Amino acid sequence: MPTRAEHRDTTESAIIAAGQRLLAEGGADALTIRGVARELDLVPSALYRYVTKREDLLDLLVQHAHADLAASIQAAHDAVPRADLAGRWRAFAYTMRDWTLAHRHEWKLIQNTVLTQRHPRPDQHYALHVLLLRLGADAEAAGQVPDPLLDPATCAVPGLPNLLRLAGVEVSEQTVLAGLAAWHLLDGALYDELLNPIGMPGMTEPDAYFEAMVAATERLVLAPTSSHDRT
Amino acid sequence: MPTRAEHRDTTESAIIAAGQRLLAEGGADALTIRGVARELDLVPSALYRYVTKREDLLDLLVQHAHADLAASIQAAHDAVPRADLAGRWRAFAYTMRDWTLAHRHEWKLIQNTVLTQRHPRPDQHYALHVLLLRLGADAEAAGQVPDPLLDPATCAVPGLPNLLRLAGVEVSEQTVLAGLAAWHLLDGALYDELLNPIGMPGMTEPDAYFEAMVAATERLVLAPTSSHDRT
DNA sequence: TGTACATCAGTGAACGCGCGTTCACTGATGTAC
DNA sequence: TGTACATCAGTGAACGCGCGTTCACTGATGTAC
Repeated sequence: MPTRAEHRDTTESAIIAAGQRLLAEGGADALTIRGVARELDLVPSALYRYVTKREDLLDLLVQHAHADLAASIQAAHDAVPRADLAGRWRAFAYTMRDWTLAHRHEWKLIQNTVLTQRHPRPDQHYALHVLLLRLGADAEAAGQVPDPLLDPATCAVPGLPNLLRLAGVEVSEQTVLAGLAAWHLLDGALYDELLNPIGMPGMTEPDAYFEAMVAATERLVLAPTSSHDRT
Repeated sequence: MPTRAEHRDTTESAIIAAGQRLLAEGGADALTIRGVARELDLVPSALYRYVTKREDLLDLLVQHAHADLAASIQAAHDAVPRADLAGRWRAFAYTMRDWTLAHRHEWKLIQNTVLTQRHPRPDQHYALHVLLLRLGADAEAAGQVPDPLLDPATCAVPGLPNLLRLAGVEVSEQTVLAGLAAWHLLDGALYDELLNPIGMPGMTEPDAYFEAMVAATERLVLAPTSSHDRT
């Protein structure tokens, strides 16, 4: 005999699950109040006990997807020995890809959603940032410091100190920029793999292709370039 | 006194223009048959003289956006002396950013549209690929060959020969992979700048940030890394 | 130059659809005494 | 343990909306002779 609170929890989970199903089948457009109600064999208005408007439904699933992605990556990352810097980065990259391919529409949803005040969990939202900052700190400690991308006097990430406080580490802005560049590279590569499989004609070897992209990121993050002669 | 064919052309252009306006204001969801009809002071059914279904309208604008972006980049690129390899690449990167920031919703639309047979102009669609392949060929000729990202025996881009034929140049797959990695990096960076301005908290210096990302791409494409000891 | 006919851009009314959201309601679960 | 009341998950009907698309039509532009 479920208590009321228990019942509420299970229904909330069922809403998320139904939403994920709709998302997987029809993308964000298919994520409707009425659709979820149908999935749960409820009358549409019943959902307003759990959600005040459709937008909330979206937000719920955005939050859940963020959390799920971050948890997957965190778990894979934490399974790698701390000293294996390349392994940790590769765990990040490959788990990101696995999750994305397994949750294409959720990925599209979070990529296309501008985070607002309604997505309140900064600790959660920045979980991956924190993970990467710690990896960057360990890389710096191991002497793997990439050449600066910018004149060190220029500040490109004014919010960095806040984030460093959150992560509890010290990392140079140059390392952070290299890490972000690597992250962007992965994002861009996944975007193309997901949405534009014929963007590169005959790109029929996605595994090898992605491996090449990961190798490129490693070059940015882990292997310091020799000093080169830019004026 | 406009002839029928002229009239048809101007109406077709007006449809594109109206579509761009709708896109700019409300995104892809706002791009509707009825919406365009309202913009043109026509009755909705009139549009079916120009378009057989809503999907065609989308396709029309996707095609136009692709062409516009490619033309902008091509023009900027061609204004740079051929020998200035870095300058040509930077023209590509910065023009891409300028266009994207000026056409946010069109950019989102083309990023989120899977190209199909209905987008038939491969010559046009691959204009940017061709441009980059030629840049890559010139870079190789100048001796700027990045270290391989993959075991050279592995083939990650089986369709490359076709594209090389289209471009009329010869480029090694390694150079192509490096170029694609750089392109992905830009795409990812723009995606974040556009959609997730608070992804990095306090990323309030987008110009400096983008410059750092461009510097990272140059490291991938133009500055060969010294040979490094990956097993 | 003039007439008869074909083409075709645009009209106006109508259709069915799925959507978000409201509202007054029922009945079971929980709580206070 | 029992009664009186409060809470609240879910019902069912209804609303107004904007959408894509159809259809028979009008009238101006073009063409053949």
